[in-house]
Amino acid sequence: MAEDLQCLKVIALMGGCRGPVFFSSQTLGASLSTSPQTASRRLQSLERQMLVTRSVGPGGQYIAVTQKGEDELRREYAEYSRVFGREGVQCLLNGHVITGLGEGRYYMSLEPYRLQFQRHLGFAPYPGTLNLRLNPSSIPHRKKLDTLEWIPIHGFRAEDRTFGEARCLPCRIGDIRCGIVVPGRTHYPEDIVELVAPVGLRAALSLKDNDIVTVEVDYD
Amino acid sequence: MAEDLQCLKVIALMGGCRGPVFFSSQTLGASLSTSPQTASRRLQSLERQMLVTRSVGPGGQYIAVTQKGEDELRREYAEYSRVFGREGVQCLLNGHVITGLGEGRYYMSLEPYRLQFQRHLGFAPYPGTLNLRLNPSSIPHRKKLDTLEWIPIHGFRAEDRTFGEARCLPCRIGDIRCGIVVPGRTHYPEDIVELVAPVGLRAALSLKDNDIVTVEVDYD
DNA sequence: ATTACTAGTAGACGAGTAA
DNA sequence: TTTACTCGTCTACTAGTAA
Repeated sequence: MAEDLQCLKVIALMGGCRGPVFFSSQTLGASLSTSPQTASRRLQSLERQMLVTRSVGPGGQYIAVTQKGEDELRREYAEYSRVFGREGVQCLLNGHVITGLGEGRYYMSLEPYRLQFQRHLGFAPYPGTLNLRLNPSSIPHRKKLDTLEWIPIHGFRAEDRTFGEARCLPCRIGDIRCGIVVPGRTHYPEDIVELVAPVGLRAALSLKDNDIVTVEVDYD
Repeated sequence: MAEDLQCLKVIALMGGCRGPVFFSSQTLGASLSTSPQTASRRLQSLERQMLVTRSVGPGGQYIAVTQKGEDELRREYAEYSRVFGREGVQCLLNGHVITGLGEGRYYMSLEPYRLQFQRHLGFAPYPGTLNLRLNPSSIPHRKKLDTLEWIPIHGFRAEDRTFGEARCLPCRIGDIRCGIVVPGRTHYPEDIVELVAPVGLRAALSLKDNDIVTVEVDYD
Protein backbone atom coordinates (compact mmCIF):
# COMPACT_ATOMS: atom_id res chain seq x y z
CA MET A 1 0.00 0.00 0.00
CA ALA A 2 1.25 3.43 -0.97
CA GLU A 3 0.67 5.04 2.42
CA ASP A 4 2.62 2.33 4.19
CA LEU A 5 5.54 2.84 1.85
CA GLN A 6 5.54 6.56 2.56
CA CYS A 7 5.64 5.77 6.23
CA LEU A 8 8.49 3.31 5.74
CA LYS A 9 10.41 5.95 3.82
CA VAL A 10 10.02 8.46 6.66
CA ILE A 11 11.35 5.87 9.11
CA ALA A 12 14.29 5.23 6.80
CA LEU A 13 14.97 8.97 6.63
CA MET A 14 15.20 8.99 10.42
CA GLY A 15 17.89 6.33 10.13
CA GLY A 16 15.74 3.23 10.51
CA CYS A 17 17.82 1.28 7.98
CA ARG A 18 20.99 1.69 10.03
CA GLY A 19 19.51 0.52 13.32
CA PRO A 20 16.55 1.01 15.66
CA VAL A 21 15.29 4.56 16.00
CA PHE A 22 13.17 5.79 18.88
CA PHE A 23 10.06 7.93 18.43
CA SER A 24 6.38 8.17 19.31
CA SER A 25 3.32 7.86 17.14
CA GLN A 26 2.75 11.56 17.59
CA THR A 27 6.18 12.42 16.17
CA LEU A 28 5.64 10.07 13.26
CA GLY A 29 2.15 11.44 12.72
CA ALA A 30 3.57 14.94 12.49
CA SER A 31 6.00 13.85 9.77
CA LEU A 32 3.20 12.16 7.88
CA SER A 33 0.60 14.87 8.54
CA THR A 34 -1.78 12.42 10.15
CA SER A 35 -3.11 11.75 13.62
CA PRO A 36 -1.09 9.72 16.12
CA GLN A 37 -3.75 7.03 15.85
CA THR A 38 -3.18 6.60 12.16
CA ALA A 39 0.59 6.64 12.62
CA SER A 40 0.21 3.93 15.24
CA ARG A 41 -1.95 1.85 12.93
CA ARG A 42 0.64 2.26 10.18
CA LEU A 43 3.36 0.93 12.42
CA GLN A 44 1.23 -2.07 13.31
CA SER A 45 0.57 -2.63 9.64
CA LEU A 46 4.27 -2.41 8.75
CA GLU A 47 5.08 -4.87 11.52
CA ARG A 48 2.47 -7.32 10.26
CA GLN A 49 4.04 -7.11 6.81
CA MET A 50 7.46 -7.73 8.41
CA LEU A 51 8.78 -4.50 6.97
CA VAL A 52 9.87 -3.23 10.39
CA THR A 53 10.57 -4.72 13.79
CA ARG A 54 9.19 -2.97 16.83
CA SER A 55 9.86 -2.82 20.52
CA VAL A 56 7.31 -0.75 22.37
CA GLY A 57 8.59 0.94 25.49
CA PRO A 58 7.52 3.73 27.80
CA GLY A 59 7.14 7.02 26.00
CA GLY A 60 7.63 5.68 22.51
CA GLN A 61 8.95 2.74 20.56
CA TYR A 62 12.08 1.48 18.87
CA ILE A 63 11.62 0.82 15.18
CA ALA A 64 14.07 -0.78 12.79
CA VAL A 65 13.55 -1.40 9.09
CA THR A 66 13.99 -5.09 8.23
CA GLN A 67 15.87 -6.44 5.22
CA LYS A 68 12.53 -6.98 3.49
CA GLY A 69 11.60 -3.38 4.23
CA GLU A 70 14.88 -2.11 2.84
CA ASP A 71 14.43 -4.20 -0.29
CA GLU A 72 11.01 -2.65 -0.75
CA LEU A 73 12.44 0.86 -0.45
CA ARG A 74 15.28 0.05 -2.82
CA ARG A 75 12.75 -1.16 -5.39
CA GLU A 76 10.96 2.16 -5.14
CA TYR A 77 14.24 4.05 -5.31
CA ALA A 78 15.20 2.10 -8.40
CA GLU A 79 11.98 3.19 -10.09
CA TYR A 80 12.67 6.84 -9.44
CA SER A 81 16.22 6.29 -10.61
CA ARG A 82 14.88 4.98 -13.89
CA VAL A 83 13.05 8.28 -14.33
CA PHE A 84 15.82 10.65 -13.30
CA GLY A 85 18.96 8.77 -12.40
CA ARG A 86 19.94 7.28 -15.69
CA GLU A 87 21.60 10.49 -16.73
CA GLY A 88 24.91 10.96 -15.13
CA VAL A 89 25.70 7.71 -13.45
CA GLN A 90 29.41 7.13 -13.53
CA CYS A 91 31.02 4.26 -11.77
CA LEU A 92 34.42 2.72 -11.38
CA LEU A 93 34.47 -0.74 -9.84
CA ASN A 94 37.81 -2.00 -8.58
CA GLY A 95 38.45 -5.63 -7.89
CA HIS A 96 40.92 -8.44 -8.33
CA VAL A 97 40.76 -11.42 -10.60
CA ILE A 98 39.63 -14.69 -9.06
CA THR A 99 39.03 -18.12 -10.53
CA GLY A 100 35.34 -18.87 -11.03
CA LEU A 101 33.62 -22.21 -11.08
CA GLY A 102 33.92 -22.56 -14.81
CA GLU A 103 30.17 -22.36 -15.20
CA GLY A 104 30.50 -19.16 -17.21
CA ARG A 105 32.42 -20.99 -19.93
CA TYR A 106 29.66 -23.61 -20.17
CA TYR A 107 26.75 -21.17 -20.28
CA MET A 108 28.48 -18.89 -22.76
CA SER A 109 28.79 -21.86 -25.11
CA LEU A 110 25.02 -22.28 -25.30
CA GLU A 111 23.51 -20.84 -28.43
CA PRO A 112 20.30 -19.37 -26.89
CA TYR A 113 22.35 -17.36 -24.44
CA ARG A 114 25.00 -16.40 -27.02
CA LEU A 115 22.38 -15.00 -29.37
CA GLN A 116 20.83 -12.81 -26.69
CA PHE A 117 24.19 -11.35 -25.68
CA GLN A 118 25.09 -10.81 -29.31
CA ARG A 119 21.86 -8.96 -29.97
CA HIS A 120 21.91 -6.71 -26.92
CA LEU A 121 25.59 -6.09 -26.31
CA GLY A 122 26.57 -5.96 -29.95
CA PHE A 123 29.25 -8.61 -29.75
CA ALA A 124 29.44 -12.39 -29.61
CA PRO A 125 30.56 -13.38 -26.12
CA TYR A 126 33.84 -15.18 -25.72
CA PRO A 127 33.09 -18.61 -24.25
CA GLY A 128 34.22 -17.90 -20.73
CA THR A 129 33.75 -15.22 -18.09
CA LEU A 130 36.12 -13.24 -15.95
CA ASN A 131 35.32 -13.24 -12.25
CA LEU A 132 36.31 -10.36 -10.00
CA ARG A 133 36.10 -9.94 -6.27
CA LEU A 134 35.36 -6.30 -5.62
CA ASN A 135 37.34 -4.04 -3.40
CA PRO A 136 35.07 -3.31 -0.37
CA SER A 137 35.01 0.39 -1.26
CA SER A 138 33.47 -0.53 -4.62
CA ILE A 139 30.53 -2.41 -3.15
CA PRO A 140 28.36 0.70 -2.69
CA HIS A 141 29.01 1.55 -6.32
CA ARG A 142 28.05 -1.94 -7.32
CA LYS A 143 24.76 -1.62 -5.43
CA LYS A 144 24.03 1.60 -7.18
CA LEU A 145 24.16 -0.16 -10.52
CA ASP A 146 21.07 -2.16 -9.56
CA THR A 147 19.02 0.96 -10.07
CA LEU A 148 19.93 1.10 -13.76
CA GLU A 149 18.15 -0.70 -16.56
CA TRP A 150 19.71 -4.08 -17.06
CA ILE A 151 19.25 -6.13 -20.18
CA PRO A 152 17.09 -9.15 -19.39
CA ILE A 153 18.53 -12.46 -20.57
CA HIS A 154 15.80 -15.04 -20.82
CA GLY A 155 16.01 -18.64 -19.76
CA PHE A 156 15.01 -21.57 -21.94
CA ARG A 157 14.39 -25.32 -21.89
CA ALA A 158 16.57 -27.78 -23.73
CA GLU A 159 17.31 -31.46 -23.44
CA ASP A 160 15.00 -31.89 -20.46
CA ARG A 161 16.72 -29.15 -18.47
CA THR A 162 15.75 -25.58 -17.72
CA PHE A 163 18.36 -22.89 -18.09
CA GLY A 164 17.67 -19.91 -15.84
CA GLU A 165 17.30 -16.29 -16.69
CA ALA A 166 19.92 -13.62 -16.03
CA ARG A 167 20.54 -9.92 -16.50
CA CYS A 168 23.37 -7.99 -18.05
CA LEU A 169 24.75 -4.45 -17.84
CA PRO A 170 27.06 -3.04 -20.52
CA CYS A 171 30.40 -1.73 -19.26
CA ARG A 172 34.03 -1.37 -20.25
CA ILE A 173 37.51 -2.36 -19.17
CA GLY A 174 39.66 0.28 -20.79
CA ASP A 175 38.60 0.16 -24.43
CA ILE A 176 37.17 -3.33 -24.35
CA ARG A 177 33.39 -3.42 -24.23
CA CYS A 178 32.12 -5.90 -21.66
CA GLY A 179 28.97 -6.84 -19.82
CA ILE A 180 28.36 -7.57 -16.15
CA VAL A 181 26.27 -10.73 -15.91
CA VAL A 182 24.19 -11.65 -12.89
CA PRO A 183 22.40 -14.98 -12.99
CA GLY A 184 18.84 -15.64 -11.99
CA ARG A 185 16.85 -14.33 -9.14
CA THR A 186 18.93 -16.09 -6.51
CA HIS A 187 20.93 -14.02 -4.10
CA TYR A 188 24.31 -13.47 -5.62
CA PRO A 189 27.32 -12.43 -3.53
CA GLU A 190 27.46 -8.65 -3.63
CA ASP A 191 31.24 -8.50 -3.95
CA ILE A 192 31.51 -10.75 -7.00
CA VAL A 193 31.27 -9.48 -10.55
CA GLU A 194 31.20 -11.76 -13.58
CA LEU A 195 32.11 -10.31 -16.95
CA VAL A 196 31.46 -11.30 -20.53
CA ALA A 197 33.47 -9.77 -23.36
CA PRO A 198 34.07 -10.27 -27.06
CA VAL A 199 37.55 -11.60 -26.27
CA GLY A 200 39.18 -13.73 -23.63
CA LEU A 201 39.99 -11.05 -21.08
CA ARG A 202 42.66 -13.04 -19.27
CA ALA A 203 44.64 -13.42 -22.46
CA ALA A 204 43.88 -9.97 -23.89
CA LEU A 205 44.96 -8.15 -20.74
CA SER A 206 47.55 -10.72 -19.59
CA LEU A 207 45.69 -11.18 -16.33
CA LYS A 208 46.33 -13.73 -13.66
CA ASP A 209 44.62 -14.31 -10.32
CA ASN A 210 44.78 -11.38 -7.91
CA ASP A 211 45.58 -8.83 -10.61
CA ILE A 212 43.68 -5.58 -10.11
CA VAL A 213 41.06 -4.63 -12.70
CA THR A 214 38.93 -1.51 -13.01
CA VAL A 215 35.52 -1.83 -14.64
CA GLU A 216 33.92 1.35 -15.94
CA VAL A 217 30.20 1.92 -16.27
CA ASP A 218 29.02 5.13 -17.89
CA TYR A 219 25.39 5.64 -18.37
CA ASP A 220 24.71 8.94 -19.99
CA MET B 1 -1.66 12.34 -1.45
CA ALA B 2 0.51 9.25 -1.56
CA GLU B 3 -1.63 7.37 -4.07
CA ASP B 4 -1.54 10.25 -6.51
CA LEU B 5 2.24 10.39 -6.31
CA GLN B 6 2.46 6.68 -7.07
CA CYS B 7 0.29 7.28 -10.09
CA LEU B 8 2.44 10.19 -11.20
CA LYS B 9 5.53 8.02 -10.88
CA VAL B 10 4.01 5.33 -13.09
CA ILE B 11 3.22 7.96 -15.72
CA ALA B 12 6.80 9.20 -15.51
CA LEU B 13 8.06 5.65 -15.95
CA MET B 14 6.08 5.46 -19.17
CA GLY B 15 7.95 8.54 -20.33
CA GLY B 16 5.49 11.21 -19.26
CA CYS B 17 8.28 13.61 -18.30
CA ARG B 18 9.69 13.64 -21.81
CA GLY B 19 6.41 14.35 -23.59
CA PRO B 20 2.79 13.23 -23.79
CA VAL B 21 2.19 9.49 -23.53
CA PHE B 22 -0.95 7.76 -24.73
CA PHE B 23 -2.77 5.15 -22.67
CA SER B 24 -6.17 4.21 -21.29
CA SER B 25 -7.44 4.14 -17.73
CA GLN B 26 -7.48 0.38 -17.95
CA THR B 27 -3.80 0.21 -18.80
CA LEU B 28 -2.96 2.61 -16.02
CA GLY B 29 -5.21 0.70 -13.64
CA ALA B 30 -3.33 -2.49 -14.43
CA SER B 31 -0.01 -0.83 -13.57
CA LEU B 32 -1.46 0.47 -10.33
CA SER B 33 -3.44 -2.70 -9.50
CA THR B 34 -6.71 -0.79 -9.32
CA SER B 35 -9.87 -0.58 -11.36
CA PRO B 36 -10.05 1.61 -14.48
CA GLN B 37 -12.51 3.83 -12.60
CA THR B 38 -10.00 4.58 -9.89
CA ALA B 39 -7.26 5.17 -12.43
CA SER B 40 -9.55 7.59 -14.22
CA ARG B 41 -10.29 9.45 -11.00
CA ARG B 42 -6.57 9.63 -10.26
CA LEU B 43 -5.95 11.28 -13.58
CA GLN B 44 -8.68 13.81 -12.92
CA SER B 45 -7.19 14.47 -9.52
CA LEU B 46 -3.67 14.93 -10.93
CA GLU B 47 -5.05 17.30 -13.53
CA ARG B 48 -6.82 19.35 -10.86
CA GLN B 49 -3.55 19.61 -8.96
CA MET B 50 -1.86 20.70 -12.20
CA LEU B 51 0.61 17.84 -11.96
CA VAL B 52 -0.28 16.58 -15.43
CA THR B 53 -1.94 17.93 -18.54
CA ARG B 54 -4.51 15.82 -20.30
CA SER B 55 -6.05 15.53 -23.70
CA VAL B 56 -8.79 12.93 -23.86
CA GLY B 57 -9.27 11.32 -27.23
CA PRO B 58 -10.97 8.22 -28.62
CA GLY B 59 -9.63 5.02 -27.08
CA GLY B 60 -7.48 6.68 -24.49
CA GLN B 61 -5.83 9.92 -23.50
CA TYR B 62 -2.57 11.79 -23.87
CA ILE B 63 -0.94 12.60 -20.56
CA ALA B 64 2.14 14.74 -19.95
CA VAL B 65 3.75 15.47 -16.59
CA THR B 66 3.97 19.22 -15.95
CA GLN B 67 6.97 21.01 -14.52
CA LYS B 68 5.21 21.10 -11.16
CA GLY B 69 4.65 17.36 -11.41
CA GLU B 70 8.29 16.73 -12.24
CA ASP B 71 9.39 18.89 -9.31
CA GLU B 72 7.19 16.82 -7.04
CA LEU B 73 8.76 13.60 -8.31
CA ARG B 74 12.27 15.00 -7.96
CA ARG B 75 11.51 15.91 -4.35
CA GLU B 76 10.49 12.34 -3.69
CA TYR B 77 13.54 11.03 -5.56
CA ALA B 78 15.78 13.26 -3.46
CA GLU B 79 14.33 11.77 -0.29
CA TYR B 80 15.11 8.25 -1.42
CA SER B 81 18.54 9.42 -2.46
CA ARG B 82 19.12 10.64 1.06
CA VAL B 83 18.43 7.13 2.30
CA PHE B 84 20.42 5.17 -0.25
CA GLY B 85 22.15 7.50 -2.63
CA ARG B 86 24.73 8.90 -0.31
CA GLU B 87 26.68 5.68 -0.47
CA GLY B 88 28.63 5.37 -3.59
CA VAL B 89 28.06 8.64 -5.35
CA GLN B 90 31.15 9.42 -7.31
CA CYS B 91 31.31 12.36 -9.62
CA LEU B 92 33.85 14.05 -11.74
CA LEU B 93 32.85 17.51 -12.97
CA ASN B 94 34.86 18.90 -15.81
CA GLY B 95 34.86 22.57 -16.65
CA HIS B 96 37.03 25.50 -17.54
CA VAL B 97 38.00 28.51 -15.48
CA ILE B 98 36.05 31.71 -16.07
CA THR B 99 36.20 35.10 -14.43
CA GLY B 100 33.35 35.64 -12.00
CA LEU B 101 31.78 38.90 -10.91
CA GLY B 102 34.07 39.28 -7.94
CA GLU B 103 31.15 38.85 -5.57
CA GLY B 104 32.66 35.71 -4.13
CA ARG B 105 35.68 37.66 -2.89
CA TYR B 106 33.38 40.11 -1.09
CA TYR B 107 31.11 37.53 0.51
CA MET B 108 34.02 35.36 1.59
CA SER B 109 35.43 38.32 3.46
CA LEU B 110 32.36 38.56 5.70
CA GLU B 111 32.88 37.05 9.12
CA PRO B 112 29.43 35.42 9.53
CA TYR B 113 29.91 33.50 6.31
CA ARG B 114 33.57 32.70 6.99
CA LEU B 115 32.72 31.16 10.34
CA GLN B 116 30.08 28.90 8.90
CA PHE B 117 32.40 27.61 6.19
CA GLN B 118 35.16 27.12 8.72
CA ARG B 119 32.92 25.10 10.99
CA HIS B 120 31.39 22.86 8.35
CA LEU B 121 34.17 22.43 5.82
CA GLY B 122 36.99 22.37 8.33
CA PHE B 123 38.99 25.17 6.75
CA ALA B 124 38.90 28.95 6.65
CA PRO B 125 37.87 29.99 3.14
CA TYR B 126 40.32 31.96 1.06
CA PRO B 127 38.71 35.33 0.32
CA GLY B 128 37.76 34.67 -3.26
CA THR B 129 36.06 31.95 -5.29
CA LEU B 130 36.96 30.09 -8.42
CA ASN B 131 34.27 30.03 -11.09
CA LEU B 132 33.99 27.19 -13.58
CA ARG B 133 31.81 26.74 -16.60
CA LEU B 134 31.00 23.04 -16.85
CA ASN B 135 31.55 20.91 -19.85
CA PRO B 136 28.04 20.01 -21.15
CA SER B 137 28.67 16.32 -20.46
CA SER B 138 29.16 17.18 -16.78
CA ILE B 139 25.82 18.87 -16.36
CA PRO B 140 23.90 15.66 -15.64
CA HIS B 141 26.48 14.86 -12.97
CA ARG B 142 26.03 18.31 -11.53
CA LYS B 143 22.26 17.78 -11.32
CA LYS B 144 22.76 14.52 -9.53
CA LEU B 145 24.61 16.34 -6.76
CA ASP B 146 21.40 18.16 -5.84
CA THR B 147 20.09 14.94 -4.35
CA LEU B 148 22.90 14.88 -1.78
CA GLU B 149 22.88 16.56 1.58
CA TRP B 150 24.30 20.04 1.23
CA ILE B 151 25.53 22.08 4.16
CA PRO B 152 23.13 24.98 4.75
CA ILE B 153 24.83 28.36 5.03
CA HIS B 154 22.55 30.78 6.81
CA GLY B 155 21.96 34.40 5.91
CA PHE B 156 22.18 37.29 8.35
CA ARG B 157 21.47 40.98 8.75
CA ALA B 158 24.19 43.55 9.14
CA GLU B 159 24.46 47.29 8.57
CA ASP B 160 20.88 47.57 7.35
CA ARG B 161 21.34 44.93 4.71
CA THR B 162 20.30 41.31 4.52
CA PHE B 163 22.80 38.77 3.32
CA GLY B 164 21.15 35.73 1.76
CA GLU B 165 21.48 32.09 2.54
CA ALA B 166 23.43 29.58 0.50
CA ARG B 167 24.38 25.91 0.46
CA CYS B 168 27.69 24.17 0.16
CA LEU B 169 28.91 20.70 -0.85
CA PRO B 170 32.38 19.44 0.08
CA CYS B 171 34.53 18.33 -2.83
CA ARG B 172 38.15 18.15 -3.99
CA ILE B 173 40.41 19.33 -6.75
CA GLY B 174 43.21 16.80 -6.61
CA ASP B 175 44.31 16.88 -3.00
CA ILE B 176 42.91 20.30 -2.20
CA ARG B 177 39.67 20.17 -0.25
CA CYS B 178 37.08 22.58 -1.63
CA GLY B 179 33.40 23.33 -1.44
CA ILE B 180 30.86 24.02 -4.15
CA VAL B 181 28.82 27.06 -3.15
CA VAL B 182 25.38 27.83 -4.51
CA PRO B 183 23.78 31.06 -3.36
CA GLY B 184 20.23 31.51 -2.23
CA ARG B 185 17.07 30.04 -3.56
CA THR B 186 17.29 31.89 -6.84
CA HIS B 187 17.73 29.91 -10.01
CA TYR B 188 21.42 29.59 -10.62
CA PRO B 189 22.84 28.71 -14.05
CA GLU B 190 23.20 24.95 -14.13
CA ASP B 191 26.52 25.01 -15.93
CA ILE B 192 28.33 27.29 -13.48
CA VAL B 193 30.13 26.04 -10.39
CA GLU B 194 31.62 28.33 -7.76
CA LEU B 195 34.30 26.95 -5.48
CA VAL B 196 35.67 27.93 -2.09
CA ALA B 197 38.95 26.52 -0.86
CA PRO B 198 41.48 27.07 1.92
CA VAL B 199 43.89 28.57 -0.60
CA GLY B 200 43.70 30.77 -3.65
CA LEU B 201 43.11 28.15 -6.29
CA ARG B 202 44.27 30.27 -9.21
CA ALA B 203 47.64 30.75 -7.59
CA ALA B 204 47.97 27.30 -6.07
CA LEU B 205 47.23 25.51 -9.34
CA SER B 206 48.63 28.22 -11.64
CA LEU B 207 45.28 28.55 -13.36
CA LYS B 208 44.23 31.13 -15.90
CA ASP B 209 40.95 31.58 -17.74
CA ASN B 210 39.89 28.64 -19.91
CA ASP B 211 42.16 26.18 -18.16
CA ILE B 212 40.46 22.83 -17.63
CA VAL B 213 39.73 21.76 -14.07
CA THR B 214 38.26 18.52 -12.72
CA VAL B 215 36.30 18.67 -9.49
CA GLU B 216 35.82 15.42 -7.61
CA VAL B 217 32.91 14.68 -5.32
CA ASP B 218 33.01 11.42 -3.37
CA TYR B 219 30.27 10.74 -0.95
CA ASP B 220 30.84 7.46 0.78
C1' DA C 1 -13.45 -0.10 -27.25
C1' DT C 2 -13.14 4.45 -24.38
C1' DT C 3 -14.41 8.36 -20.31
C1' DA C 4 -17.16 9.69 -16.52
C1' DC C 5 -21.03 9.59 -13.92
C1' DT C 6 -24.05 7.45 -9.93
C1' DA C 7 -24.90 4.15 -6.30
C1' DG C 8 -23.78 1.10 -2.67
C1' DT C 9 -20.27 -0.78 0.15
C1' DA C 10 -16.10 -1.39 2.46
C1' DG C 11 -12.36 0.45 4.67
C1' DA C 12 -9.69 4.26 6.70
C1' DC C 13 -9.87 8.19 9.45
C1' DG C 14 -9.76 10.90 14.04
C1' DA C 15 -11.98 11.29 18.72
C1' DG C 16 -12.48 9.29 22.94
C1' DT C 17 -10.96 5.95 26.48
C1' DA C 18 -8.42 2.36 29.13
C1' DA C 19 -4.07 0.52 30.56
C1' DT D 1 3.09 11.11 28.66
C1' DT D 2 2.67 6.80 25.92
C1' DT D 3 0.11 2.53 22.99
C1' DA D 4 -3.95 0.52 21.26
C1' DC D 5 -8.52 -0.32 21.57
C1' DT D 6 -13.70 0.89 20.11
C1' DC D 7 -16.92 3.76 17.78
C1' DG D 8 -19.19 6.80 14.51
C1' DT D 9 -18.31 9.34 10.33
C1' DC D 10 -16.76 10.05 6.04
C1' DT D 11 -13.96 9.28 2.36
C1' DA D 12 -12.50 6.19 -1.49
C1' DC D 13 -13.26 2.17 -3.71
C1' DT D 14 -15.59 -1.05 -7.27
C1' DA D 15 -19.65 -2.13 -10.01
C1' DG D 16 -22.97 -0.71 -13.12
C1' DT D 17 -24.59 2.58 -16.71
C1' DA D 18 -24.74 6.26 -20.18
C1' DA D 19 -22.49 8.85 -23.77
